Amino acid sequence: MDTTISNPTGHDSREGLLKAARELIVGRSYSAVGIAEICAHAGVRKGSLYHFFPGKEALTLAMLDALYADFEREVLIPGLTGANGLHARIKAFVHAIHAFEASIQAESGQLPGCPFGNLAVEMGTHNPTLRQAIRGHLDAVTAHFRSVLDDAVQDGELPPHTDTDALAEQWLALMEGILVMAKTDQDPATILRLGPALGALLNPTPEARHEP
Amino acid sequence: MDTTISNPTGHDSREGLLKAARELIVGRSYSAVGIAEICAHAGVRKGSLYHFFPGKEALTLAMLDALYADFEREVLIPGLTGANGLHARIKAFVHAIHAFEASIQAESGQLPGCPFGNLAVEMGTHNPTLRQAIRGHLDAVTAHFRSVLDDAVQDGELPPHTDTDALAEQWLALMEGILVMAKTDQDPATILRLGPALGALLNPTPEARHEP
DNA sequence: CTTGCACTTTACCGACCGGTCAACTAGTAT
DNA sequence: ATACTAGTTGACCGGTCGGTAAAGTGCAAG
Repeated sequence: MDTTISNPTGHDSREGLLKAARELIVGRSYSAVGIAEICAHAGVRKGSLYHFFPGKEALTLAMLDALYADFEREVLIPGLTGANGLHARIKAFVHAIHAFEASIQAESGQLPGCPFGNLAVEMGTHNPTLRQAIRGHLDAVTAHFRSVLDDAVQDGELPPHTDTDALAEQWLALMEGILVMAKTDQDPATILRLGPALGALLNPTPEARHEP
Repeated sequence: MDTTISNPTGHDSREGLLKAARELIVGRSYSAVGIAEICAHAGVRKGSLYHFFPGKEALTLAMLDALYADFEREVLIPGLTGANGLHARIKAFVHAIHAFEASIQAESGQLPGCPFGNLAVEMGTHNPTLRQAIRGHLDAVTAHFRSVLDDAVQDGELPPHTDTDALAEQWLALMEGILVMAKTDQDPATILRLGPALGALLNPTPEARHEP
């Protein structure tokens, strides 16, 4: 009857593999983590992995889907919609990202940066499948950003002619860059120090008097 | 007598290895390129590599030093000091980066993003030596940014109380993020589209009236 | 001519990579 | 009881990884 709970012998292995892949790949990188290590960490033999997934790439793809879903539910939505007012939301979001990174660092010893950006950088030039999947997740993040910006336009916090599409894309780029720097420093404080720059991107350009 | 030209049988191999390592690692990634491939591309046998370098990591370190020197001379300095006026310099710099990335894409088929940021992301969590070397190069870039911003303060283009240290760091983060996005898109146009955000970071904050 | 040295060459190492396979186990339905 | 099947297991594959070692090459100084 119930479809989600019954695991006679069941899909424990599948979920364990996804969890292990997430912890290991997010904590290090795609190519630094092998199939054998993922299986060992999940307490599963290698053959079982290939029963549930065609291979390492497919496992990673599924892991990224689940990771994005969790990230959206636990960080993106609470961080971006919990507070009232644009600047309060920015502040809350930055702190949510900071907490996310710091917690992973606390339990794995490594500050990972953005898992999606990391994979995009690592595999972007030689694995189109992975690259495009990640591009999709990043687009979803951008959509959340734009939604927050559109709300702010609606509430009069931003001028009505604001190009929220462009601003959301700039936010994503800056956020990715902040996480690259935080990872390079291995220091979550970098996120708090650079986070306010998200707000600075919203400031109006005083004039545009250089060459026409 | 002359120390730089004479290569009886000489250091051709060493320079060839550095060049091959640069082209291959920048075009793909550290772990995606093997010693064997670097040697083959340089037309050198594997043993010779280990005569000049203790190993892959040391070769990569030396390659990054040379790469940064070239980048500073060919992109950073001309891009940041060629024009007059802050906004013209930003524009010139963005175009210089765009040209740099587009040219690599033209000859290797791949838009690489920032070679330093890429390595920092790939190795940041499990190779402290590489990570700190890269951190040094990125600091050098930040110093160039701050110099440009200090010039602008001197010329009255920015308010005298401007925190050029913080702004330079934000510029670097945004630039890294822009290059992550460009790499994810594999499209140099992303650089031109997002580049103007560097200028937006300079705009004055109208007021600061949220919670004290 | 001989020695020494910088450099090259080749063969080789153990470890690990992602992936395959056939045999096996256990729960389910008939 | 039997047959089916989802899931598991462990042995195994060829290939590649970074790195090593020893022999060989050619040049230059003594």
